[in-house]
Amino acid sequence: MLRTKGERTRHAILDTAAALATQEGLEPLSIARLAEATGMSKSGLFAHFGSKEELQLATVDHAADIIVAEVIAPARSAPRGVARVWALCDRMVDYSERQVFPGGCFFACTSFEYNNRPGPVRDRIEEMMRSWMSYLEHAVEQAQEAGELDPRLEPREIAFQLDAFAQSANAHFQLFRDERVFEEARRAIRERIESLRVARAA
Amino acid sequence: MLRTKGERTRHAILDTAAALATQEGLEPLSIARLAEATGMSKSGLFAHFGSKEELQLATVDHAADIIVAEVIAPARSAPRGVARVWALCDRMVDYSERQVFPGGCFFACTSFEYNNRPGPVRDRIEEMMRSWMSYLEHAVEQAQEAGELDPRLEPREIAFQLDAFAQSANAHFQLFRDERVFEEARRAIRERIESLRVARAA
DNA sequence: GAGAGAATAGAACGATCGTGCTTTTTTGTC
DNA sequence: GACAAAAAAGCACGATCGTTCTATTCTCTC
Repeated sequence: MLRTKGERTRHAILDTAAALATQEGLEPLSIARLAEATGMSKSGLFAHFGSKEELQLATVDHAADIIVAEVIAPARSAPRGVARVWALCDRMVDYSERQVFPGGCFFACTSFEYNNRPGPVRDRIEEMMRSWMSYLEHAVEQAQEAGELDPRLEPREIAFQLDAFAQSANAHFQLFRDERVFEEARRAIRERIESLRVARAA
Repeated sequence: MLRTKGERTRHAILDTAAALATQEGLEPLSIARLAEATGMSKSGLFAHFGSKEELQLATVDHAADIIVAEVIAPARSAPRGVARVWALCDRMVDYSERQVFPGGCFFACTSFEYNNRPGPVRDRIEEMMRSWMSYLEHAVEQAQEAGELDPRLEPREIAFQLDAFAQSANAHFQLFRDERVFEEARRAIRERIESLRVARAA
């Protein structure tokens, strides 16, 4: 894939844009700044997208692809049930810890940035976050159906709590630069899952 | 207090600045935009601060004062121990839910914005977040010392988990506009505290 | 209520923003 | 290797940015 020069350049631009967006913000990231970071001219870069908003949308989509590859896809290969719930959360923490994006989780950054900025960019970010949450919720539901997790609690609330630990690890590390939070978040997630586990039928 | 005209104007500017910063961001909030929102001239407003950075620092301090008044001070009047831990968390969720700032928690917004933007503004934000976390941690410690909470767990980790629920409620509401998260966060916090409670000595 | 000083407004600056237009360079196909 | 098409660069635009300087208006004190 990425056969033509244009496609390769576009891909490289979006890699840089997504990385810089987590450090400097997606909105304040100027065309000139991005051109400098990629070694291109302003107008040469601009021609790939036609407007700043299109660039932003493409950047959001590109970041979503990266997260799918780094978090969702690996967890999908774990067996349904508790194992997959754990894999999703662990992968999410990993993705923060490995600094796939230098400024932490792309959607944590940008969702705060666009919370009160209506428009297609915000819509795209919300949609991605929504699908992440519902995927996690669905995994919890499957674990309940498999008889591994207590079915009396709402899967939505369990997903909320597990996600909260992973998101907080990301936020705390970015602010305090203390790597302990990753293991603390993993432990919190593990213990929360264990507290919901149903005694195995032998 | 606020005896002189200048002090009153400055206070009003900072109220508006803190509110707008949670919606539009602290960095992209321009002097002209803030002047328009307060009905002043650019230069008239600017003269109160001398530089944009000073305005930003004053805005952060002002927001901190508001949070102390809205969250910390009320919780301080709760008795030491579990009651105060609960009061702190409940107040924090409340402060998000009541939309003391229209864009949600001021420090949640700005910490993401300044995570990778070194300088005095970032330092001030980090300091405020750090003191919030250590205040919560200290409250947990007191509850352990009073024999109300299991002393075997690190107060730091308990504070991390409780804060995670409150912060996530804020983030989810701002993104999804679903008011259920506030009660879900309160329930998660309550149940986590209960799970750590030590059987009372009669 | 007059007069000093604080508070606010007006106008202008150089820099940077997103974007359009034109030209040059590069790429991929016969 | 020529040639059409694609990609990149150069340049200029109007708007907005933070900031400065000067002029005007308002506030508070005696």
